[in-house]
Amino acid sequence: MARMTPEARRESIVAATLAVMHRQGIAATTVRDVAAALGTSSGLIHHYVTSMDELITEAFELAATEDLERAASAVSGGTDPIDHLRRFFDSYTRADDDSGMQLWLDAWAEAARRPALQRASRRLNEAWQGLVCTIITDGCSSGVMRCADPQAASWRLISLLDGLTLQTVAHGDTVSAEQAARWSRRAAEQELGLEPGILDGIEPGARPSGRVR
Amino acid sequence: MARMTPEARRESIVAATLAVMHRQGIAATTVRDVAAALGTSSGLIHHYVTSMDELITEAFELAATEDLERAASAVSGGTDPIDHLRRFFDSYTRADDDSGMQLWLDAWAEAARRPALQRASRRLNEAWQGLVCTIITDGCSSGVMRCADPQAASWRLISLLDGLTLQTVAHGDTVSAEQAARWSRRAAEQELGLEPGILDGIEPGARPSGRVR
DNA sequence: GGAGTTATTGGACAGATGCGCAATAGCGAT
DNA sequence: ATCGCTATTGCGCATCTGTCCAATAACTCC
Repeated sequence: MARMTPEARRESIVAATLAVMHRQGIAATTVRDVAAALGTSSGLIHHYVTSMDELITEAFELAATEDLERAASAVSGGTDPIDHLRRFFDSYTRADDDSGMQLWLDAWAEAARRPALQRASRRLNEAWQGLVCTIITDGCSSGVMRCADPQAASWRLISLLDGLTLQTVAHGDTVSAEQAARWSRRAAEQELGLEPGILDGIEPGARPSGRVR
Repeated sequence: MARMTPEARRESIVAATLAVMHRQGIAATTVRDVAAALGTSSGLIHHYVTSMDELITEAFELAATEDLERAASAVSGGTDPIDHLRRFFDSYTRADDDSGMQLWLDAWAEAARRPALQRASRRLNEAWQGLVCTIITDGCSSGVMRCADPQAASWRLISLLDGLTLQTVAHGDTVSAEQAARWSRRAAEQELGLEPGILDGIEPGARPSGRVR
């Protein structure tokens, strides 16, 4: 249809691919589906992308990087390490839509057969771990958290959150997402020597009720 | 090839399907692959199975049920609830082969697009949870464990083990399986008020060293 | 050994998929 | 208005998929 500059076209292709992947899952995303969503012919796509594998990997990286940046910017808004961690949980838990989590689950499973996707998934996973590790290290050096091995602790935390993702997506109604989120907060508080409930967003003794006019 | 009784043939088909699924993953398993592994023609398979979906679901159920029964029989060999739990962890962790875990990961992801598989996966997940819940309930009533809500605790434990499965399979070399298994044991001990290390298979004060002749 | 039953064959069929390519149409410069 | 460049088309090709079916081979019973 309308002519576009190569960079803009490429971006629109990756974005459309991501939309289809959210709707249909990674394995069921075809070139023709993307073309239909984009309103163009299917031949166009292969002029911007050498293979379907490359396209899928790129789209996943786009989504994953967006997720990560959203979390990172949410964290950076905090005032101290505990607030950082609280914001991290908020941004992670605020999944208005299960399709984002389903995409991660798809990517994890699909990674075994797509080396490029595996590399991307691993890199992003380490970035998430690094984000949490920074928070914990800060918390330890400023004395508000207690943790012998921040790297191991952040690994455990990410692992727990992955388990939560999985249970929420794969066995949906067995347990509510809110309940699961609460449990993961309790585990983090216990892990880091924090007082229970402090990550729920309600600072004990500083609640905005009563005195507030 | 050689003629078989319908029941035996059906079993051999499901078994061959499972083998292919382990090797290639669920989504990449085709009728022709199964026929080749079986050494028969592809037409035969549809005389015993109405659709590929049914075959995949049945093969997954076979593998999952075997896993569950192996865990259940391992648990039943114990002498008390703590020993039951220890044996449960042993059987869960003793994954000589990642392909079993990869199969579960595949099933979780694939479940979104295959209703029959989703039902099977959910049912099996609840059975696992029930197994752990029984152990915890026994442990609580006999007083060796402390737990306010056995059902919630077993949910958390299964969720943690799923997260472990995922990290091991999807991001393999970041962390070793042994380390991950140890961490999940520590979490269980903490959750149930047990003394640290008691699930490692070495009962404190009853180690087979020194005095043993 | 022959006949009937049935497990098994091997390919046909329709649909879908990734990919490539000549032809076309849109846009900017002259 | 015309020309040249290139983004875009639309289809063709080879391959793979699940499903089905008439023909065939193997086994059993008489």
